[in-house]
Amino acid sequence: MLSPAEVDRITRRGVSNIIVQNEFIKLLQSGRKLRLKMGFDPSRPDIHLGHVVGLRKLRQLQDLGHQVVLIVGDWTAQIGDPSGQSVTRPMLTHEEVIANAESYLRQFFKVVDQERAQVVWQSEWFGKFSLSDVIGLTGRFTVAQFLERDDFAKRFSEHRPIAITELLYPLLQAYDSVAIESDVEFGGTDQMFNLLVGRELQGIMGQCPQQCFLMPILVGTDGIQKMSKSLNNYVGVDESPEDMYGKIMSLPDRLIVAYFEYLTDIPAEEIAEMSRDMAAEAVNPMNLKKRLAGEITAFFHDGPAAAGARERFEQVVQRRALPEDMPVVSLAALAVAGPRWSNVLVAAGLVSSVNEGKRMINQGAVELFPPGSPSLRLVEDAQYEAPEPGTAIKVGRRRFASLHL
RNA sequence: GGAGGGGUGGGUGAGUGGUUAAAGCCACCAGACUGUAAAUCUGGCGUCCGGAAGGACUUCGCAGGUUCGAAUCCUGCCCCCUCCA
Repeated sequence: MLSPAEVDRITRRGVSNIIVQNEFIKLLQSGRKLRLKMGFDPSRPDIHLGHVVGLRKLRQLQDLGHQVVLIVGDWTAQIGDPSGQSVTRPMLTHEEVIANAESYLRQFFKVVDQERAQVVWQSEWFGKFSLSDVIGLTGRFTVAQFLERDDFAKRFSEHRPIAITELLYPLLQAYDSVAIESDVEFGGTDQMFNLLVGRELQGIMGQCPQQCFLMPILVGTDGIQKMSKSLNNYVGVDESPEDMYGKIMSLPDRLIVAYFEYLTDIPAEEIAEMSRDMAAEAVNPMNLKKRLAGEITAFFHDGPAAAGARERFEQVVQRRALPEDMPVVSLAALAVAGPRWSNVLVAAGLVSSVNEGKRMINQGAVELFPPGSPSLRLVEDAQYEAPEPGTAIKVGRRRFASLHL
């Protein structure tokens, strides 16, 4: 039996909703080893902090002895999750799916315990599906039921397209629950409909309906939209310590508490205290954010890496100094790139086109650091003259190169 | 089967013969400020040549055509959406 405090930690922290809450608690207290379903779309192989919220929950339950079943959605990936007006995706080849799955799993197991996880592929059951199986599946539901779903309802009323395959998506995902006999399925709140169809289908097919664990949507680094790769407001679990730390530092202050809550193990009381301190302006939120960035970076890398990332952040970003490690570029290569500085910046990989180089120079974003002498700002796209070896170039805030022979 | 609408730069979306490398907004980049927070201000945002002024090239679904000149007109093709049945 878990203590009430433990149950609370499992069912409340970083959780948006559980359907059905008390059934789930009963299940949790039953002592049975639960099968925890998690699906993954192999057309999107990268994991970011938004996904981590749910993965952490899986991990907590694994630590209580439960079993994770990860489903590689090699069939549903072909349909595309009907969130928004996503155009039907091109079919992935088998090789692409395998490669994506490998990449995903490597990231997945940074949070989830591999020992208590099982990986299955949808094709294990859908590969054998016949048309009559599909018809049998569709026969269980009505259009009206599916139009209940927010996204469909909205698009329908706005006369925007809904592909028929999109209606199939929840069905296939639901059948996954039947195939693996899941006890609990995990997903974001935007997945509620899909998870509920699974629950319903299990009931129809004589299984015990799964519980649905809905995770809150994590707001991305822009502070406005849901974290997602396509919006480029994400922090990937595969990123370098420096990038991870830096991206977290760019979060708006108002997200600090939620990130602590969803993505760290810092005790709730302590988070509440931070929240109070910030409200009372008793702390500089930046310091809390540094702690947050440190915690998360250390989790995905390690303590020393996080400390290093912090040092680099303080040096490069806060003090505007040069980093220790800069890409090295050979002066010989630059000399032939000429004739002007803008050409050289392209050759050094600091800008993507001559025009961009000119813009940077015109805007005063290019600075030279000759060894032992004061830095100077390039204000005109003049004739390139090779600086002395050891000179560093900075373009904007965080693009650097060190020039050597 | 019938009727209608539409495909423009990363997104949205104006533009229906030259003043359009293509408004506005968003995103993004740089500068100032600063805590890579918030807020604000300024500039930039196709490529290449030129110190600059300026020039050249490529871009508005695809292929042709008309014209001194086309994102805009014509022809064919491809694709998408809605409504009625």
